[in-house]
Amino acid sequence: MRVTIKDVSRVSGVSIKTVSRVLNKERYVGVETRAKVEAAVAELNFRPSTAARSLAGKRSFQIALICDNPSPYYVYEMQSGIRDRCAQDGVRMIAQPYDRNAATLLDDIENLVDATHVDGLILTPPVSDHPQVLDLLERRGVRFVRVSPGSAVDLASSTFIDNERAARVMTAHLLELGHRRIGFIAGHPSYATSGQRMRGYARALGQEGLSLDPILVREGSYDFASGARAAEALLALDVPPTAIFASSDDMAAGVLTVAHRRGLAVPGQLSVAGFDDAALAGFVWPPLTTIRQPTREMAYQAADLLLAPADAPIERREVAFELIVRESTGPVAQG
Amino acid sequence: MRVTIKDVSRVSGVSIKTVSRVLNKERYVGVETRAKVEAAVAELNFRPSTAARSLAGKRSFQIALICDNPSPYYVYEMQSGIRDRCAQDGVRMIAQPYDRNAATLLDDIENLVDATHVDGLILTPPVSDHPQVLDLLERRGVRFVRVSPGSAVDLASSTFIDNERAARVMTAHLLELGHRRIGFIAGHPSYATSGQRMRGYARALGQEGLSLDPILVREGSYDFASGARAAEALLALDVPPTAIFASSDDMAAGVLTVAHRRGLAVPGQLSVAGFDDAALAGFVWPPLTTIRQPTREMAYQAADLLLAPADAPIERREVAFELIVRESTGPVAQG
DNA sequence: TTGTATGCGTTATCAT
DNA sequence: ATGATAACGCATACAA
Repeated sequence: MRVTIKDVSRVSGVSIKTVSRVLNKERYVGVETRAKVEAAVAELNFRPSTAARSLAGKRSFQIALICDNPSPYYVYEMQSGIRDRCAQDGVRMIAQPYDRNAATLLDDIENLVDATHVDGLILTPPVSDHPQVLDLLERRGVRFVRVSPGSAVDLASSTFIDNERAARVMTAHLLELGHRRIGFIAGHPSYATSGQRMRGYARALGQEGLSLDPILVREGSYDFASGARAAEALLALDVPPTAIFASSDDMAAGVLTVAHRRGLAVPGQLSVAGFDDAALAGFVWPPLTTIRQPTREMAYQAADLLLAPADAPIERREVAFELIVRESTGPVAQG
Repeated sequence: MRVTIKDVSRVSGVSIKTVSRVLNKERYVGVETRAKVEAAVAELNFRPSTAARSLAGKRSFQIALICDNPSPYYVYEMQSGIRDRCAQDGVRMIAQPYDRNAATLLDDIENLVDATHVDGLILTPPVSDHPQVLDLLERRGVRFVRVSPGSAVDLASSTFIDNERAARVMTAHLLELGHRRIGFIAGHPSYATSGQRMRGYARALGQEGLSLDPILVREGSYDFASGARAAEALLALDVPPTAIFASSDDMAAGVLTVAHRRGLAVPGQLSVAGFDDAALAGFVWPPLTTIRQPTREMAYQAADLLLAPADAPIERREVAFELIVRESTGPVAQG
């Protein structure tokens, strides 16, 4: 049979309530009493039932991650970071299935909240900016933390990198190498990060006195195929760009593939830059120059904010990015 | 406040128990009664509390995935397949953190089982062959399904592909192209699939009257770095192989990178074959010839077996693999 | 600092 | 086919 708090109470010779106190690390427990209880817990191998705890108490010891991203690496890093933090508090993570094309998103989330009594949610783009989801959670008084929010940033705590500055740094790097026609592949507009990165690109150009040429800017959707399509279009221009800055690594991989099929040497005839440095770090060939986005760290901090005391103030926590320069962004080719 | 079964009972005018019957799709409920209850459920937007259900009943409507794999793509596909199946039954998935290096695996799993009362577990390699874990679950009477088990395959239901035959098919393909010195990079021995794939390689050689040359076989660990290391060693041989069969895609990517750094044309001077076709499908350049392992389908079937009626017999469900031939495995170079 | 009684929302048992 | 009532294992309010 199952070991219950009652058994611990009996073995240790104290009341159920006192055992509960020890489990929840409440104050006002005698040192001796605590020791007795802990001994009994260890002896019986007692593990409190999450179901009973969440039914009786205010906490469920579960949080949920709402994450639908085209990149498995992103998802993996998000989960890893969150779990690292949750493990410290004995909290579990529910990986909620979410199909970005599903019309049932709102219903799914409401169902999740009601059914599991999760202590909180972590939202990643593009859900972190979904007005109706935010509204729903606010109305229901459910705690949540947003990753990379783009609007209403003071609604709840969040973690992020400075996407605009990162894109500016990357673009400036390309400009410094002598590039003047730099193609840019944006993400889907529903991702706030897409606009942020595009603005960084535009500002870096402006600082060099260059104006943004709309023909050099394409819309992708952060995945391989859209990056390849955009590259095809850019490289087919009468005056093609000498460098392409894809605002995600998967799209950059698409660019590389297309460049190769067209017989272009990289970086000899085309410089390629990416953004994220997860999917392709280490093993795409040739290596990309990228902005490294510390996804795992953002996730860890998001969980940290979510697990903070209920009265903790709303906090925006910025994480540092890094420019990783590899051989693929060489100077402009001679002649 | 929270909507409870009591509210539904009041609004629909039937007893709590009858509402429960409708929710659980039990028999012996009048058509009219059922309709009334369903109307009330919809009107009140009632969602039963998972916590209360698992406390009172025998089911928790939650299952857990124990998966620690070096490849984010594998993890992603596993989760996706499982969630697709679980969604049909309104069951949730807990993604249990598991560090393959952790000494606490057994304790973690026991804790998970006790704390959450999960209805079952899905185990992926190498945990699917972990003797103590299997023993623990058996002892505790916890239901579980194994993915790609290597031993004691009748212990519980499982899903798998015929790894040995797949490796044989791949190797035969290379032999047919004229290759006679084919390097092989195995996975870590703790993965049963590693031995299975190696045996397939050896058998294919045998069928051509070739004996396995131990110097051409290296041990990796299914990740990029180990594949690169093994390739370095193989290509540094006095008589290097003309083809390398890496038994995972990540290792194959390592091989490709090393080949490139050494100035080898692929497939001109070296043919490269992989296994899995998840991480690299579509975007590694040059494309690999691989065995496509339908991870998502294996996951879906695993969940299907786990959610089957309690009295369902133990079942081994095989899923088909596919040989994907791309340009990278060309014939042996002339001269 | 410790103990007692009550209730969380559902399923299970046993009635009718 | 439907209903009343006792669990389930824990936290909470309130006492002592």
